[in-house]
Amino acid sequence: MLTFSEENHIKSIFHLSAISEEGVSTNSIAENLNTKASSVTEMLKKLSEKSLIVYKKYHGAQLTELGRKTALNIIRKHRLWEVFLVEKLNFKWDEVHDIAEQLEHIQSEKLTNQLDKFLNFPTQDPHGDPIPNPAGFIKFTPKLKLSDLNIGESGKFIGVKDSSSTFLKYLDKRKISLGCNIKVLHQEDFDQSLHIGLDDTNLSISIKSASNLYITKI
Amino acid sequence: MLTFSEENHIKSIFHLSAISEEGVSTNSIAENLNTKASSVTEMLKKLSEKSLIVYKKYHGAQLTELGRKTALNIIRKHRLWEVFLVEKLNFKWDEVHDIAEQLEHIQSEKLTNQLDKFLNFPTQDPHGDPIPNPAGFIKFTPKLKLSDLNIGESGKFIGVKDSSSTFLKYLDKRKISLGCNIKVLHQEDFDQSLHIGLDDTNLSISIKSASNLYITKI
DNA sequence: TAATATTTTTAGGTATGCCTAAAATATTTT
DNA sequence: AAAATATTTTAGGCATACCTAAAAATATTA
Repeated sequence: MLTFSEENHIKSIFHLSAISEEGVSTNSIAENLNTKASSVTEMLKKLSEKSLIVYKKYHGAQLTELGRKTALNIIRKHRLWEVFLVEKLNFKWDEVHDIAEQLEHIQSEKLTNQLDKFLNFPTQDPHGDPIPNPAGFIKFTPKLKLSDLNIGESGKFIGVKDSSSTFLKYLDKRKISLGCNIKVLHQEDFDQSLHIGLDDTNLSISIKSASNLYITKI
Repeated sequence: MLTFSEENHIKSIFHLSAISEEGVSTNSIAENLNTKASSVTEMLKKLSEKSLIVYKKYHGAQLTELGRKTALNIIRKHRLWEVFLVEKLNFKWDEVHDIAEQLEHIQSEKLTNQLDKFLNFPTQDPHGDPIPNPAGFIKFTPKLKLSDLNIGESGKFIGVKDSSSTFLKYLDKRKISLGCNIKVLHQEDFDQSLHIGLDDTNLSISIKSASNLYITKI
C-alpha cells in the first residue's frame, strides 16, 4: 500500500519518462509536483527500497516493471473517473482534472473494474488520452501536432498536449472538439498563425495553439 | 480544509453524540477510531481551535453548529457513494462501507451535488440510513427495534443498527431485505429467540439479531 | 583541463498524527 | 470523605513528508 505522495511521484516519473528514455531527473520531478529537489531525493530512495524504481544517485530514476504497472493503474483510475464525471455527471472536460486527481487514489480493484464496465469499457478519457486496461496495457496511437501538417493537408483532432483548463475553454469557444476534422488552409508569414477549416467555418489559430493539438492525418 | 484524520474525528463525535446528549468521551472516540486516548486529546484541541467542537478538558467534546454541518456533509457523501456503488456498480450492501470511507473525503461540492442528482436524490443509503440534504438537514425516522415488538405485532424492516458485513450477509442468507414486512409470531422462553413471519415463510432469529433490526410498526 | 555553473544530495529543521508511560483529574467504592 | 479505580492529559518519541541552506557531484564553457 502506497501513500498518496508515493503514488504521485510514481505517476510523475511515468509521465516524465515519456519525454526521454533517460532516467528522470530529480529537478524535473520536483517541478512537476511543485515540491523541492531535496524532498524528491528522499522519496526516490524510498521508492527504490520498494522496487518501484531504479535509482542511481545523481543519475535520476527509471520505473521498474512493477513501478510501471503501478503508474498505469493510477492513470487508469484517473482517466476512468474523468470519463465518469463527463459522461454521467455532466462535467465539462476542463473541470475534471482536479477531482480525478483525488479519485485516482481510491483503493479498490473491484471498484475500478466495475466502473470500467459501467462506463462500457471506454478506450479514451475526455481529452483523448488512452485508458490502460486492467493488466496495464495501454494503446498509444501515433499522433502528429496540427502544426506539423503542410498547407492543404487535413487531420482529425484526437487529443490535446496541454490539457490546462484555459486551453480547453479556448477550444470550446471555437467549437473545436475531439473527433472533428481540421484542414490547414494557409499560414501567415508574419506570426506563423494558421488558417484552418473546421466543418463549414474557417478560423485562425496561433502556432502555439496548433502545436497543442494532436491529430491523425486523414 | 480539513485533513482526513480531522474529518474522521468529527464524524466519530457526531455518531457518538447520537447515543448521549453529554460530551463525547475521549476514550469512546479512541475506541471508535482505533487509536489511543492521547492521540484523541491532541486532536480535540485542534478541532476546538478550529471552532468545530466545544472541548472542556476532562469533560469530552460536543460539536458546534459548524462541526455538525461538517459531519453531516461527510455523512452525506458517504451515503451517496454507497447508493452509487449498490445501484450503479452492482455492489452488495455489505461491500460498500470501506470504499465509501475513502470516497467520503473527496472534496468537491459540485461532485457531491451532481452525484445526488444522478442518483435521483435518494433519501436513504443501502442500509436504510437517511441521507442529509446539501444544507445539512437530515430526516430521522422514528424507529423501533424488532425486539421491542409484542407477540402478534408486525413491522416493516427499515434499517440495521449494526451494519457489519457479517450481519448483513446473515440477513441476505435469510432473505431479510429492506422494506419487507415482519410479524412476530412467538418468543421462546428458553433463549428469547423470536419466531417471525416473513412474506410466506417463517423463521427463527436470536434476540441479539432482533435488536439489530430497525422497524416501524404497521 | 581548469574554472564556473548547475544539479543533486546531505544535514538539520518543522508540522502532523500517531505511540507509550507517567502524571493529573474525575469517579466509584468502601 | 478517604481510598481505590478509571479516565484523561501531559511529556517525550517516532515516521512521514515537507522545507532551507550548505556540501558534493556533475556538466558546461572558456
